[in-house]
Amino acid sequence: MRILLVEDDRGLGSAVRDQIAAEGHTPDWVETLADATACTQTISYDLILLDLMLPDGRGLDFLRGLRKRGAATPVIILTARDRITDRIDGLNAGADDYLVKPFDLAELSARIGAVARRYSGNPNPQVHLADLTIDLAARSITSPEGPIDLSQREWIIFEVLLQRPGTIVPKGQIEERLYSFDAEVESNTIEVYVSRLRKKLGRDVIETVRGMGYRLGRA
Amino acid sequence: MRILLVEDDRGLGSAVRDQIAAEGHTPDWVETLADATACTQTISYDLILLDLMLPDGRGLDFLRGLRKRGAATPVIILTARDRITDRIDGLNAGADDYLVKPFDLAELSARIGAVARRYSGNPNPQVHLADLTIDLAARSITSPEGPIDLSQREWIIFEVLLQRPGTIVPKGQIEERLYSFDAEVESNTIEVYVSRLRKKLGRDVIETVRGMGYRLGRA
DNA sequence: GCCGTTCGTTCAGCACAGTGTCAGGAAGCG
DNA sequence: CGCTTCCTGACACTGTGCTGAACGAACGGC
Repeated sequence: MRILLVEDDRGLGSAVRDQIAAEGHTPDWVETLADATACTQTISYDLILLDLMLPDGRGLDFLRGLRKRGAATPVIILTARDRITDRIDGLNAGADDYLVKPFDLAELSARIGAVARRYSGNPNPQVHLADLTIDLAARSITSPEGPIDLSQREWIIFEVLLQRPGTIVPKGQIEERLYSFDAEVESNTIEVYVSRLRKKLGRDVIETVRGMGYRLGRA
Repeated sequence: MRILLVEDDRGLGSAVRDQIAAEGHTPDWVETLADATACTQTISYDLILLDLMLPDGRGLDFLRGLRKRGAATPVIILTARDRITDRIDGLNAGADDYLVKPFDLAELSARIGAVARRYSGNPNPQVHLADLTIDLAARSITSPEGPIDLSQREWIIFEVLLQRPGTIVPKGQIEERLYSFDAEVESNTIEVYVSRLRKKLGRDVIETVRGMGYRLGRA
């Protein structure tokens, strides 16, 4: 996989780059948003690792620009522990995942592996579920009645479930993905989203397992 | 994942246990090294969270014993901020990681998630029992007639029995697991659940051993 | 700038599966 | 046969989850 690493800390940058290379992927390491923009305009990446604190601008703007131009490249955000709002904003801006600095290199490998698995091989991996056709990379879903649009959060939830179809996914794990690890107040946000997802995707695509979580189309 | 929590502080213990459960894992919480030893001898855990200051001995000795017996179970040490040497000794004794008390539950989730991800590559282990196929991770049971759904409590009881198939499990142990210690109301709840389980799983999957407890399908 | 739209979130009321209790009956054991 | 232990159907209660509505914030078009 071709991976773009945007990170201005020399020590961390080189460590991550080496790790990526050791995993058999191809890293491009840049230290500024300007360089990152240049790279993304000429090369198509399979994954972008994006630090949010950079010398020449806010990483979030870069991410938004990327998404606005229609790029579906998976983006993993690298962020400091105390910048919680950044993380949430990141997810809103279209990030796929995040890593809290300082992170374990093993952790990084795991996330990269997850992305690799998700988009493995073919350029347009398609998944079929019930009567839906899902294109992970393009984030598009097609039903017999036509295409279905999901909002940012809706997609995240759907994707979490999609990673382990047939398995019960506890609410806690979904929250974790939506809001990072920080303690959450009692809220039924997830239920609301599931409700909306069901309305869009079909009543029986997502199954409730009372007291445990949700499950996607039983294998 | 099955996780053993060794912690004698009631407040912290219950908080951690609840957090683990919310993540969809299965916690066993004990307060002494004696209990911990007993647990590890009968059950195979995916992760152990170990407090080092315990009433009946040093946690480090427990850890060393574990490693000496060849157990490769990942161990995360819980330690107070000022006991730095403990941490170092812990890592030397074979711990995989440590958490400094007081720690954030979010932090804990992250570490557990890291371990979980390490295990998640391989397909879910499946257990066969009579004509049932059980997927622990997915919490799903399949019979020749189709999938079987269990409620929260039903699953807990089934899981307890499943830990030691062929062995007699006393009612007390099941109660303990259902109601975390504070149990002991004269009630036939467990009998009711066993009855329900039998109705769902098949009449002769769970065997009654009069006066002692229950036993799962003798092999 | 202003307005319409979309999205995320909270709230409140409703529905119902899950839980526990009980009582009458069955089954094991001396 | 009598006593204990266990089974199981019925029932009431409760908490969990569902969903329509409403509101603020962010965004985009004009």
